[in-house]
Amino acid sequence: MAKVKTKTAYHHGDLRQQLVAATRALVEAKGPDLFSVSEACRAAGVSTAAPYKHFADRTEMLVAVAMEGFGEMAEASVAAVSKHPPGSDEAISAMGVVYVEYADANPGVFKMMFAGDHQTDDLEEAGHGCYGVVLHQVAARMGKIEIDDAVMRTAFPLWTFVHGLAFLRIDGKAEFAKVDTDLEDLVAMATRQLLAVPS
Amino acid sequence: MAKVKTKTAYHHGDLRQQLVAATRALVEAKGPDLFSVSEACRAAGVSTAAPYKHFADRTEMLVAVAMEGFGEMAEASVAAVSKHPPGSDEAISAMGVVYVEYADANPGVFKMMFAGDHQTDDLEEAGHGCYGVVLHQVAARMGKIEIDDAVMRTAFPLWTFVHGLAFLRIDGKAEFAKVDTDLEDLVAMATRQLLAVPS
DNA sequence: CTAACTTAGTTAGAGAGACTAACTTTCCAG
DNA sequence: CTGGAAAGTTAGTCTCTCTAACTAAGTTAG
Repeated sequence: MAKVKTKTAYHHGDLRQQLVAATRALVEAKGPDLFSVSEACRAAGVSTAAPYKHFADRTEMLVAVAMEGFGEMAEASVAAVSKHPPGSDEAISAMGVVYVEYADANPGVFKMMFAGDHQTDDLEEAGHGCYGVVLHQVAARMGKIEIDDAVMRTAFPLWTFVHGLAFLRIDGKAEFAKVDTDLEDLVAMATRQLLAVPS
Repeated sequence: MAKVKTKTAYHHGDLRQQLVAATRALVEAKGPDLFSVSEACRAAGVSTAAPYKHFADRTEMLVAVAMEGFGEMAEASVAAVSKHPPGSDEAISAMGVVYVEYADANPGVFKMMFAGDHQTDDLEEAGHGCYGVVLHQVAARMGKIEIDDAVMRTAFPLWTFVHGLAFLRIDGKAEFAKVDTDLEDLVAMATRQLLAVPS
């Protein structure tokens, strides 16, 4: 019988996935830089050399977590968009809210996703996929099928805004700025303003 | 003679400052997480135990660099503002440009400044000082002296925007989004839109 | 069913880094 | 000139990443 290609459990369980889960838990618990391979091994109950049968190095473990993150965020974005008319302000706002809420709920993973260090082609592609959802909605709003330069120029400030908001909140700067505005209101307002045609 | 409290050079030169400089250079060269105390020591030509006479630990060395950063950014902001009428769109935009340009020129330091890990009271205060310049300008624009809630609510989206822009550029996501708009134009546009009174 | 191969784990250890303890040198005050 | 504090040093501990060499378990061919 041909191997099912996905997760075949050889000796123990699916160690790779267990390690990714342990890594993720640690990254959330203590931040990406304080994560250690050794500790993930202890959590998974294997020797410290075991991960190297599944990952080239420490970085690759973190990348695996970031990949998971992009998958989840893309999924959540699609779900959020589907509740509103394509290309509507509501659809676009909803994606922004998802973005920030994802960061709030998974600060460690979110930071990894955009860390800039350890960039992989896979990671870049996953990011591309995620941003694609946004570009698609903005194009729809502009009555276009193709994603051209105008779409890019319109979408980018939106991304910029929610990205900044996500980071400021993660790093505790939002409270510091004493802004208690409701997240949805804030994003909706910024979306409307940034999408406004310059007068 | 009473000690001058600032930098008295005992044995060798002012090792503390030399270490901060070495740390900064390394942080810029290889990123904050890959920075090592040992390497800073080699750069400064001292033993690996020497830093611990000046800093409690590795983190404190990084914090010192971040403090420098806040000082420089505050200074640059003030300089930029002074070229325009107080509270004008130009003054506010100019600060945004300074923010992003500082991040471009000092990505490692910038990341440290907002890392969220190793937060100190000193660091928070320095950040406060920096943001104060912005709040002051926004208050002026709104014809106010006091920095009240309305000022905060107006200023925060601006910060959010430039913060996001800074991070996206640092992490190479701006090119990825294929946006080649001139930085000043982009910031000026966003400033105008985000300052617009919601209709 | 078993021999040969592959996969996934093990232990042991090298090399680097953070930090500590105990010692030494230098500077300064009285 | 002498005692004490400041600022270095060496040596050593502990932890971490990653490698090498070995072993056990599962897979496949004959």
